[in-house]
Amino acid sequence: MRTLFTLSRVFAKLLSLLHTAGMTTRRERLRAATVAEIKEAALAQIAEVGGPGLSLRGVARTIGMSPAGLYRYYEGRDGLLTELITDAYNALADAVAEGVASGGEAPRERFVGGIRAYRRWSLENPNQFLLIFGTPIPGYAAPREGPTVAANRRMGQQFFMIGLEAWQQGTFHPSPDSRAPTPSEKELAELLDPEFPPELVPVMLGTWAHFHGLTTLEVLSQFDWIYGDDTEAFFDREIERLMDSLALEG
Amino acid sequence: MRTLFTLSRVFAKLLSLLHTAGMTTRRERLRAATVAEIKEAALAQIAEVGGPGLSLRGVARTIGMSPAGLYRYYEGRDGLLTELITDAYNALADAVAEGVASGGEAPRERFVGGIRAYRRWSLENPNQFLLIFGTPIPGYAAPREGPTVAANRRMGQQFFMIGLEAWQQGTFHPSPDSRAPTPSEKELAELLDPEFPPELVPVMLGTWAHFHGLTTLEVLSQFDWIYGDDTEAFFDREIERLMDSLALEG
DNA sequence: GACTATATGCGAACACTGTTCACTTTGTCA
DNA sequence: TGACAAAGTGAACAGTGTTCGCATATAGTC
Repeated sequence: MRTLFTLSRVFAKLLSLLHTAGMTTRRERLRAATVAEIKEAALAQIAEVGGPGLSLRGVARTIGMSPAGLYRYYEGRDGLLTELITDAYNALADAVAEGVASGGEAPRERFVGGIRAYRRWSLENPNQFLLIFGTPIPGYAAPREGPTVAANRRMGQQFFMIGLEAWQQGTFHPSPDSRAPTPSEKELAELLDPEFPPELVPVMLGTWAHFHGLTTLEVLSQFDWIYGDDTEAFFDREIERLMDSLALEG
Repeated sequence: MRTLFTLSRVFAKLLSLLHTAGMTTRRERLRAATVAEIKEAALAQIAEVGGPGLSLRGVARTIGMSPAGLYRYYEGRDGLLTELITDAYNALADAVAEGVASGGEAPRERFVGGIRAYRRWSLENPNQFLLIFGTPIPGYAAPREGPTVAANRRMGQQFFMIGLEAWQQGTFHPSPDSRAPTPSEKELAELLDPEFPPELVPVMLGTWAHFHGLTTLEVLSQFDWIYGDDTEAFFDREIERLMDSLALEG
C-alpha cells in the first residue's frame, strides 16, 4: 500500500517535471544551479590538470561542499566524466558546425571552415580534446550505448553530411576508388542518407584521419621543435593540399 | 683530506665502470637484474591498465619488494615513466626501421613497409603508443632536453630519412609547394642532411600526420562502429591513395 | 682478516585519492 | 501539522606516491 502511494507520487512528480519544463519549484532551481556549478568547477580543473587528473575532492573543495555531497548529483567520478565527455563531443561538433556556416555558400570554403574550426577548438581546449581523443582514463568505462557513444556518432554523422553537401553540389570529385564499396560502407551510407554515395565513406574517413592527425600532433606539441609556435601556416597549406587531392572545387 | 680521498675513490669507480662494461661485480649484476625486473613488471602493468594507471605499489607487489625499495632504482614514478616513454619511442622507431627493411629495394615498398609497421606496432602495443601520443600523464613532466625528447627527435629524424632515400632515388615527385620554404624548414633540412631538400619537410610532416591520424583513430577504436574489426583493408587502401597523391613510384 | 663507507631494503608515517554509510538538516507536499 | 524525500555532513576504509630513519649486506681499504 505504502509503495503504491509512493509510486504514484513519483509518477506524478515525473509528469510534473515533464510538463513544467520551467523548473518551478525552488528545489529544482537550486539543484540545477548546483549541477551547473559542479560542472563548471570540474571543467576548470580539467583545463588545468587534464582529464585523468580530475579530482572529485578538488571540485568539492572549490565549490565548498563535502566530497560525499557530490554523490547526490553524480554517480561518482565516472558519472561526472561521462557528462563531461559528452559535453566535449557536442562542443566540438558545434564548433565545426559554426565553422562550416562561416564559409558562406562556397562548398570548398564551407568544408575548409569546418576543418579549421576542428583545429581551432582543439587547440583552445586541448584537455577537452584529449578527453575524447586521448588515453582512455584508467578505471573509466563509458556506459554501453550511453550518452558518450551517442554524442560520438552524432559528431561523426555531422561530418559525413558536410561531405554529402559538397557532393550533391557537384563540386566534389575525389579520385575514384578502384575497389567496390564494402557491405559495411553501403550499410553506413544508407543509414546516413538515402542519397549518400557509398564510395564517399572511405574518402571522408580518410580525410578526417588526415586533419585529425595534424590536429593531434599539434595539440601534443609534436611540431614545436620544427615550427615553434607558428604552425598555422603549415596547417593551412596542408589543408589546401588535401583539398586539391580531393578535387573539391568552388 | 677525507673528501679528497672520497672523490678520488668515486672517480676510480666511475673509470672502472666505464672501462669494464662487462658488469664484473656481483652488485652490478644484481642491480641490472632488478632494474630489468622492475621495468618488465611496469611494462606488463601498463599493457593492462595503461600509462596513467601505472601503480608503483603495484609493481612493488608483483616483484615482491617494498614500495620504498623501488626508490633505490628509480626517482619515483616519474623516473620510471621517463624510462618507459623513452623505450616506447625507441621500440616504435625500431619497428618502423624493420618495416622499411622488409620492403627490399623498391622505394615505394620500403616507404609503405615503414608505415604499415607504424600501424602494426601501435595496434599491438596500444598502451605504449598512448604513452607517447596520448594524454600527458597528470603530474608528469618530461625532463627538459631529457632522454624522452631525444628519443622523440631520433624517431622523427629517422622518418625524414626514409623520405630522403626515396627522393634521392628519383622516384619521389610530390606536387610542388607553391610556397617557398620557410627559414625553419631550411634550418631543419640542413640539420638533417646537407642533401635534404627543404620543400620535402612539410610534405613528410603532412604524410606522417596523415597515417598517424589513421593509426590513432584505429587504436582508439573510432572506426569500429563502421568497419568492425576489419579495418586493415581500409588502411591499406588509404595508404595507396596517399602514395599516389605523393607520386612515389617504384 | 678487520674496518669502514656505501648500496640495498624495509616498515612506519604523511598527505592525498574515490567511495560508502549512518546521521542530521532542509524543503515539499498532502 | 505531519510525513517523507532530498540535500548535505563527517567519519571511516582501502588505495595511492613519497619521505624518513633504521637495519643489513656488500665492496674496497688499511
